[in-house]
Amino acid sequence: MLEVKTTESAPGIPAEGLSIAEAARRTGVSAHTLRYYERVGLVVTTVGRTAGGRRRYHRLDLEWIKVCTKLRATGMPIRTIRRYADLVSAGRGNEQERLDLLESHRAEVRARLAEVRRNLELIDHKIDVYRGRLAAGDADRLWAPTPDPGPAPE
Amino acid sequence: MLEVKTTESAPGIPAEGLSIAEAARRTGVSAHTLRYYERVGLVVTTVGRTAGGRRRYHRLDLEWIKVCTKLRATGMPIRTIRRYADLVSAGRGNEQERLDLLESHRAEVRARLAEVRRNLELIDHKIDVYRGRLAAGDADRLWAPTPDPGPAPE
DNA sequence: TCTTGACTTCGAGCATGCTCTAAATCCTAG
DNA sequence: CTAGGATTTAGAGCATGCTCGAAGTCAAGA
Repeated sequence: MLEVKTTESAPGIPAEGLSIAEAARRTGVSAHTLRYYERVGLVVTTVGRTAGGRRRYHRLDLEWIKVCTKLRATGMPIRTIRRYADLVSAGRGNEQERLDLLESHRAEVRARLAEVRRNLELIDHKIDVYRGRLAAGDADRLWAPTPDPGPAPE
Repeated sequence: MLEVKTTESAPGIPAEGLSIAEAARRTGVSAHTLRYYERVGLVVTTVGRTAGGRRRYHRLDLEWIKVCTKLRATGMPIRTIRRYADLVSAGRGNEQERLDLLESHRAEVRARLAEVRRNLELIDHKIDVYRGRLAAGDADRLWAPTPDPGPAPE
């Protein structure tokens, strides 16, 4: 007991690394997309290769890819992630730029969130109206063009 | 005073309707996109035409287009808006379907919002870390691959 | 009337982000 | 050793949502 598995470097990652299929499973992106991310310069780590040329993913590779997917999930375009990746691989000296990039993205995301929330209110309102009118049984009048300057129908 | 402008039907909409350029300005979508929306079946109202074939937008047209832009702004795909538009133009009898569509979309939007918020936390964290390290002057160690099972670098 | 400039339709083109195919190679179980 | 599945590359293809171009029509002022 209390034995240290020397063949593993992390939660189940063997020392020789993971196949692309395993990496895909663990990161939640397809193998196709993993290769694509690498091709377009998103991957800042140097993914290892077997003698035969197959990719071998290690902990840092997976970590970085997860960062990418989170950035993507907040809507950061590939091109911007690449810029960030370029800054990161350029190494020390551009930390302010990285920070600027992240802060500017955060501002955009927050703005988008706010906008979506605002527009969601319309949907909430329409749902309320439909529910109310369905319950009241007079759903017929919904969006049947009304005379003129009157209030818009729902 | 207190004169009623009989040539206008709403906040500045003349009785003969607005040109596509004006409609574009007021709805915030380009004239190209207005035509596109019409082409793909998003527009439930029948936009009027002049004798010469030019579109004339009236209040309800603009209202509906604004509804479309709000649905788009929450990420509803064109195809779904079209389905909604079809339900609306089909008239009475499908209110439950419209409600279902809206509720299902709302659920998706809420889920997306939650996910974005979650992923935004990573960005917040990275920003904090960069700020802290920049302030501390040891920014050099950011994302320089660390030995091994240790904590991921930022 | 003539000249602009706005508008029309139809269809092509474009940006984004994957997603898939083909043909070759690798690797592992039997 | 061999069969068969996984992986490789380069490049094509696809879905979405616009966006633009061409060629022709319309309309309003000089």
